[in-house]
Amino acid sequence: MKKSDKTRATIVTAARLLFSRNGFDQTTVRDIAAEAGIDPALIVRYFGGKEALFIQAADIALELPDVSSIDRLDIGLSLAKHFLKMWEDGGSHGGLPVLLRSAASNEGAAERLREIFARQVVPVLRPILPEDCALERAAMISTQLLGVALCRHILKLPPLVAIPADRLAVLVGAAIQNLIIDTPRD
Amino acid sequence: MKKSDKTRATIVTAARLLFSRNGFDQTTVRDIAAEAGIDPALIVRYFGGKEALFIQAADIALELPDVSSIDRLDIGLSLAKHFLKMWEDGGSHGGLPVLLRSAASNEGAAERLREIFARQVVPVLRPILPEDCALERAAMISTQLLGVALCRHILKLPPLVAIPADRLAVLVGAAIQNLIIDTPRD
DNA sequence: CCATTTTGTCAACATGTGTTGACTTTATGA
DNA sequence: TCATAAAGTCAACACATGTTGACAAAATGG
Repeated sequence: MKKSDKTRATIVTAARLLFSRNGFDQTTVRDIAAEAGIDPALIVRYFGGKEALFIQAADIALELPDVSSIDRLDIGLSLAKHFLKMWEDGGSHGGLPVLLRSAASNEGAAERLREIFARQVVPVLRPILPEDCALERAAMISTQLLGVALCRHILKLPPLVAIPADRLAVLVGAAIQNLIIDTPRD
Repeated sequence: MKKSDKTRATIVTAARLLFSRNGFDQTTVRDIAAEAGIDPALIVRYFGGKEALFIQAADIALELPDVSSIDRLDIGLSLAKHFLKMWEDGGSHGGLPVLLRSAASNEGAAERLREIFARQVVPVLRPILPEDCALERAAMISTQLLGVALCRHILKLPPLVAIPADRLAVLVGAAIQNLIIDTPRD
């Protein structure tokens, strides 16, 4: 009863690698099996199928910092640093790339991203945002972070890839900070 | 020599609809043919294949406004309005949704997006940005716009979908404006 | 009106894919 | 040790998909 756990883990790791590199559709069960050095049939045996494996591989925890204990003026930078770091060194087992890569063309993945926003982002940000526009601001902040991740790690827009991580954190942090403190009127 | 142009157009229209709705991979040649009311073989006859048709369907012109003739303090809002409008009412034949929907899981589509950035975004923005960080800023602005489009129209993040277009333009416009005039130091 | 080109249809092929079930090998424990 | 279960392998199926080529229908133009 322990050998199976080992291969299970191997499969998930291989799946995360390929899903995050090529997306859900262009990743085949056989590819994952090859990467993991096992038989494709094991995937369906242990996980039930490709989709179930994907859900498992995309199960992530953002582990956002406790923003309420941070100096109000540093929240933007802190969030930016944390989020960017997750991407640079595959935090949360690299599940975020897995999800974002597939969410644009896979409704299931999109739904899971919406879930993460509602369950992990909103609860953390709400306390530090103005009551009457907390959701709006939280959404805009997510927009910023996902936009950067998309352009830097998925689309690989050259000028964005070229920006050093530290510098990028400052830029994104400032943008987020504006959304936390500033209130543009219409 | 004119009937064919008609069906060609029909095919491209159907292709744009399905590509933008379901992405490249999950859109089948047969689906497009059915939507267009023609035979799948015609697609390969007129366009050479699925990929070639996609390239045609994703061929877009951003038609960015001439920012150098706009009051410097209104550039952010103008850009935001223009870009958001393109999404709301399928500007440029809705080619942008086509591209963004597929770019995350299709290297070809990603490459075309990079091209659009280099050829249509940078040239327009460079003149109004500080010389020493024009590329960086142009990239960050694109990040903002793509992030919003992704969350609102692709991922359909509820709080972002709920924001009225006018209000969203103000928010995004302000964020962009900060990138045009402001200069965070590290 | 008829020969020729254009336009469209049909069936089939080749291939890749997720999944299945029968089988073999390996570990377990009494 | 040996019966039993767990873990892994293998070949095949069923199906969807992009593409092809032979053929039919329709427009064209002399």
